[in-house]
Amino acid sequence: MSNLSASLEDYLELICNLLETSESVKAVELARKLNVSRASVSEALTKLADKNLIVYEGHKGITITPQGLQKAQEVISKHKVLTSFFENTLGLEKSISEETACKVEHVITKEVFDRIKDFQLYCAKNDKFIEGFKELH
Amino acid sequence: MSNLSASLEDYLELICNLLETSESVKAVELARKLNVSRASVSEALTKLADKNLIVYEGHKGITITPQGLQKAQEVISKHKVLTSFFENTLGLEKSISEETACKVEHVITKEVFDRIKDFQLYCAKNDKFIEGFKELH
DNA sequence: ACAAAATGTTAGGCATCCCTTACAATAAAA
DNA sequence: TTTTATTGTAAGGGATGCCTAACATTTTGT
Repeated sequence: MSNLSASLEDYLELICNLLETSESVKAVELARKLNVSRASVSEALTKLADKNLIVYEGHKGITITPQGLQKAQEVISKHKVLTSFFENTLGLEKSISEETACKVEHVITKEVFDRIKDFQLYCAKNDKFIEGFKELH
Repeated sequence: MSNLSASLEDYLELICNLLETSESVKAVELARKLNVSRASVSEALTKLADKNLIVYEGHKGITITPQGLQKAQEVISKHKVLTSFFENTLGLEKSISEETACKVEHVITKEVFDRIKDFQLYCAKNDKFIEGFKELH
């Protein structure tokens, strides 16, 4: 399993998120949400299909494979924890927290991610500490 | 001022760090430390010189301009704060903290950086909180 | 001074990721 | 069903960042 580029991780993450609410995902939808051309989406989907992370059959829509789902969930999990860290712990704006998480999620290892997750839990149990920090802003 | 790519930021950061201890920096040194070819370094230095961040005169070595210094210091500052956060707050290994900081420093804005810095300060003043967290590992 | 070693540059390639334009296939509406 | 709108694909290009190989320059050692 070659590692995915940040870009392909983004595609996979979005596909997985969209599949939660709708039956099938269309390539144009990805183009719109990621602000890239349909052509770029087509390329990216071909690559993801080559790696057996999705099944892509043109107009029929996109399906995620078990391996794809696993990989996607890893990324999504990183995304959620990081967003929560930036927003709830550091007290940054939601949109900024989202944006930052989007970028950071591609550059940290599982070990670092796990530590941040633990830290989040620890902070949640000690809310006075975080309250004190937020008051400074 | 066009923004620098992560790669060019790394070059500039390293140049600035090396200039602290030695009079002049040679391109080969950069190649060794960054694990890239001399050719790649040559390209990168040309780009940094085009942007007036360094003065580059081949064998004579590399000099940093005031603008280059400012930019370099921003990056170095991010690097230090992030490394400290991963190491001292999250309690991760030094080498892992370094590696992670190297990647994260290129993807966070000044606003996020400032907040992390504040958080670091706040944590330093409340060392029992961090002690408690580190005991979990 | 001159050969050898170190250092720097150029040229040509490869991979990634994005673009636009033009064309093809499918789905929806009249 | 036939037109129209939507969606997908292919071809060709640009930018970045890396490589190797070959060549040029500078420095060093004898």
